[in-house]
Amino acid sequence: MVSIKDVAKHAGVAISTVSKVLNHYPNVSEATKKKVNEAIAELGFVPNAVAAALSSKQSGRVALLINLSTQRQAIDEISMRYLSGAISRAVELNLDVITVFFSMIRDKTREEIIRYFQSQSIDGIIIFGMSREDTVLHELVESQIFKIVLVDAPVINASTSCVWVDQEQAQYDVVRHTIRMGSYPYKRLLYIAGKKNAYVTEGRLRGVERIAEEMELEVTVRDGEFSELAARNITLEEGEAADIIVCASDLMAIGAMRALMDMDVFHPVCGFDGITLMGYAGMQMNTAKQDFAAIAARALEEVNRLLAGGEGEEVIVGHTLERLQYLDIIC
Amino acid sequence: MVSIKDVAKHAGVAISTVSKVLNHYPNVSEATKKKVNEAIAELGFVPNAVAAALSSKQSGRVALLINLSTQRQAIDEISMRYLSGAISRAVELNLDVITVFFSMIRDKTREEIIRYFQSQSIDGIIIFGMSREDTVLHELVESQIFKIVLVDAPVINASTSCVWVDQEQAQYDVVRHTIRMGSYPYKRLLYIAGKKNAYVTEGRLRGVERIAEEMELEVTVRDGEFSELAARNITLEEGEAADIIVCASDLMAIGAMRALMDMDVFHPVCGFDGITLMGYAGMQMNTAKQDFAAIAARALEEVNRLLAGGEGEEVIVGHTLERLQYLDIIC
DNA sequence: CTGTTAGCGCGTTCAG
DNA sequence: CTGAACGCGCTAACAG
Repeated sequence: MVSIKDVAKHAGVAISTVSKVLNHYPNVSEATKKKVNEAIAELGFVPNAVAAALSSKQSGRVALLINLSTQRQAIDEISMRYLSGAISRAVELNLDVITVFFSMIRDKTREEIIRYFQSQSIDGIIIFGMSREDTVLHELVESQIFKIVLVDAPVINASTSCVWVDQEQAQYDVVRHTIRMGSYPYKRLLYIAGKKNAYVTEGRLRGVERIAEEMELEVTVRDGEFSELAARNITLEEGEAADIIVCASDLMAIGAMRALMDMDVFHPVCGFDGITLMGYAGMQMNTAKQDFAAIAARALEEVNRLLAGGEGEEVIVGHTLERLQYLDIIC
Repeated sequence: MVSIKDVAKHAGVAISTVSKVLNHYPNVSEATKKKVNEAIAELGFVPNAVAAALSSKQSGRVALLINLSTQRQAIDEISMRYLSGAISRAVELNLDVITVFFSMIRDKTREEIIRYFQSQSIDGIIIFGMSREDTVLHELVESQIFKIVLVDAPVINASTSCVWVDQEQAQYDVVRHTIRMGSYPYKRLLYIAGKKNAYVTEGRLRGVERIAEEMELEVTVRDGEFSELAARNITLEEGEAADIIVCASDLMAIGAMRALMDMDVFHPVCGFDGITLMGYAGMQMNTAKQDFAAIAARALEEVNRLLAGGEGEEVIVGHTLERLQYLDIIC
């Protein structure tokens, strides 16, 4: 393995000089910089990230903390898009990411988690979908030991940023659009909400309440827990009485739609997320589409900024509306 | 951060002694071992993996090289199951994994890839779905610089193992089962094969040929490229003339089935993989189910064995048959 | 069985 | 602007 020492010898300079051009220090003359870079190219030298980390006490490693439920297809897709977006951008930013599942740190204390990350010399963490009840994670955020970026959770402090799409606006938009496109006046709206302690659930709820007030709709809110089955059952109970059914996720929208089919009634249904799976379910509905890969990429940029010494901030990512339909062929 | 030096001082022993109990060396008395462990517990010491890696020249880091196509839902699911299986087992084995996509190393030379992995001090690699045309990867395998485990590719050498399910047998089984369950005698079988250069494609093809010979079926083989669209078009052309359609993937089976529906004819269709997505597509068919998470976990154990000095070997993982059907509700 | 010592490859003072 | 020297936390010979 070719090391910085070899480069120094080859270029006829000292080790520290090589290190300086490597790390873009200001005080190096163009002439020696050129010599060093040539030596690097000739030898095919790549800095040893491990040694650099040990020496500088900064690893540039960030952990992707993700909530994978192996039971749910839709979750797979969302997680995968998050992961691929994050990992791709990480390469560009020259950060090193490792993936950690929520399940691996459940029933661990704050101290254990901190030590785990420290032993891995991780200095940045991106948490996807922390919910209100993840108390240990909240403690971790408050401890400010690591640079943290929260996706879809609204906590900020000096070393914590959050990035998310405006859930309220997205939910508002998709309902408004659906109603405007509809042919007859809607009166009663059934809203099937997401998991109770998820921050996104609250934002989306506010969105549907806002549009309901504006359009003078009578709203029934039920707890769907992001479960297709729950959404189905709720629809069987209350779907008949509603003029429009709005769900806080595409998966629940599938459940609702299937229930309506069984009941042989038709009402428009709104989803949320914009997952490909919808194309296979053979149904049409409007949805608020989130670009998960872009969100994750943005989160990585944010953690990179924090690692460089930046302050925590809030980042809002845009959303789009989409009419999902039966796709004859996906690929 | 509490270091090994602190522990040594606290326990009243030398640094190297602490290192020895940490790494389970044989020559330490029970008494001092106890002292050291107590000191470790009291101080909450966690070894710094980075320093250990630099010193020992062994990182215990393995790269998961995976072929993610963000276009395909089915691929998402398979990749995600691979990843989650691998990562979970990695934690248990105390290995550190990073995820790398094929797209990140495409158009890189062998040397560049080697240097990349070396700079990351990776010493094991698991490659999911290397195909015959990935020449650079083949070179990487042959160089034997890293301990490599190939999932679904049949190369072995001193530092390379492969783990896979018996594709031939699985394909044989699912066709045999489907025909046995059928009510009338089948004569003509349409086989829609996978990507030409994928090793699994060849195995599955042998399987279908074997069963065809046994049952005296007339086989037409067409190239489906693992594409739903291609399978659809092939079925539109040749589906009418066949008595049974066998596809090398579930996604192609969906395409074939939809084509049959459009043509308003019915023939049994076989899939391959056993992905959840099928439940949403609203169709019934037999499939050979692979447990991707288990395969990935097995691959990790295998790479761990190689890192410990083991020789490369072939590992066959079992498969199951499954009747996929329209699932009213997944979760 | 235990302690001493020399690096691993790099970043970072501080003289020159 | 450059280079010698030290140390990051740990492992691995080698002495004792």
